[in-house]
Amino acid sequence: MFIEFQFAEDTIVAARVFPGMGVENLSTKLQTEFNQHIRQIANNSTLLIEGDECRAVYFVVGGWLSLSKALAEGQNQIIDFALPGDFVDPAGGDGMTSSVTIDALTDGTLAVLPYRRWTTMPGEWPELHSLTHLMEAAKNARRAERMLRLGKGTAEMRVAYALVEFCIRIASVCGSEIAEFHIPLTQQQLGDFVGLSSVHVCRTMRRMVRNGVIEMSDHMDIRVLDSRSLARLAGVDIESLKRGIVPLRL
Amino acid sequence: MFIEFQFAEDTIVAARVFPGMGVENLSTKLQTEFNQHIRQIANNSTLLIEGDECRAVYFVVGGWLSLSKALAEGQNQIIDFALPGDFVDPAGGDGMTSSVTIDALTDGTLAVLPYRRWTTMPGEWPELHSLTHLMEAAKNARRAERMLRLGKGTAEMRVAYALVEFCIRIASVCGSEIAEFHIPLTQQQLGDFVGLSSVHVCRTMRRMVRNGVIEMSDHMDIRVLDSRSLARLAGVDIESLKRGIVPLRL
DNA sequence: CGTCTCATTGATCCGCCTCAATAGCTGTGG
DNA sequence: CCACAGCTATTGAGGCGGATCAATGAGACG
Repeated sequence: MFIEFQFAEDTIVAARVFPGMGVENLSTKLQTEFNQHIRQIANNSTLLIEGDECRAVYFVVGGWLSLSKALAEGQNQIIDFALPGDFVDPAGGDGMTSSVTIDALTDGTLAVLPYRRWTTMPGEWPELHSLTHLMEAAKNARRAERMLRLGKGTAEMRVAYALVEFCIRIASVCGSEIAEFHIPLTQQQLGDFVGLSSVHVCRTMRRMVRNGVIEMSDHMDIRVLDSRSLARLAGVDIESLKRGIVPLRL
Repeated sequence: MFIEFQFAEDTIVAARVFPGMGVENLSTKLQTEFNQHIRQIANNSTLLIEGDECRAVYFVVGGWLSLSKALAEGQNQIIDFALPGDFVDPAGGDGMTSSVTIDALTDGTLAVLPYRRWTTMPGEWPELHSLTHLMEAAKNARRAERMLRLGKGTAEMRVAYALVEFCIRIASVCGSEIAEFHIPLTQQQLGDFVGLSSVHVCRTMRRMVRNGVIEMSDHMDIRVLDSRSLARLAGVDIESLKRGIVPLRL
């Protein structure tokens, strides 16, 4: 199931952190620092496998990552997605072993910040304190929201919530409201995210299309036709959810 | 469903942080600081409700807290438990609105650290940096482990995993291996934790008792008879799980 | 001794999974 | 240009795990 690690040296090119790629919250000097550690990654490559030793925090400049875990029988659960502007610290409680598998869902650009460097950075750039604190808080809120639905929600609620979350997070990255967006996922992956089989994801989304809540084209191009209904299905109030699951702009 | 807020002034007494209550990782000076903010809490009281404004981080000195969320229809999901030694920062991405409801599952003792104070503390006590970083990492690993099972695990796996997690975390608090422990939960609450109905929690645990995996007495006094089997049911390797879900002792 | 809460067990139902077949799309090679 | 393979989406049929409803038991407490 795992795709071969493709983090070849020759993929390291001169991409650079710049505004509009989820780094609006970073000062120019901090961006300069991040630029020292830029790496390009290829769609479908695996950056890190659960249980591996990890020695760096990833900052996503562009592209989507998935953080997932698998059972012995091969069943996969996507724990979270990392979008541009997100930090990913894969370590578990021992500070050195990854608790998740990290895959690239698209081509992308990362700043790979070694722990040794990462731990000294907040001293030099105090802004990192409040930034990472808010990002952590948003991440926790997001995952809690999803755990609630994994444990207690119906298929419809889980899928609707996932769509609302994508909508809000993507809007947060691009800085404006959206009703139309693409998610770089197969229905299988979406199912791994919301705890459903791909078949049931399909049925559920078809029903939403039939009911005029959303429209789908191509490969997971979503257009929200009736955001009121979608929010109701998801069991959320959009405005308060926004405050919870994306970090406040400083 | 929510229990009345009982955080009365007269419950604030002179309990103090001391070793053996999950604070082994704190220096004496830091404990002195925490002592300025001690609060006693009563079993079954609600400290904070989802959506409320929150202005403090809780450090658990003694007792258990639950962090939960509820759907509009009243269904409850327990996101995590906080045990002695844990920090709880309830804020979401806006840094001020709680993303969870916090309840006391036992009588307990907290250090309530106002954000204003909390944000300045790592400057004074650098040890807090690495401590909270490891606690965060362990918390993330724990929740990821649980999300995996909420999404993909059977009832048996979920319950078995929960027991293993309790076993490890309680052992971490009391500093030694255990095979026998008490969890201050009803089967309803355990169900809210693992995403099952209380009825099915009962059936599942009964089956484990019949199979000689565990023994139960009184009200949730658990004795693990066959930890090998329990780990197999939970789908974990105990040793690597320990490294992941509890913070490394510094 | 009645009440309240929680655990236990049985019976029934339904939401989602699994299996299976088909269709659409993309890329590849003849 | 077509043939074919590989992958994803779609739809149907059937089965099962866990929810729900309901009744009983078992302590704890006033």
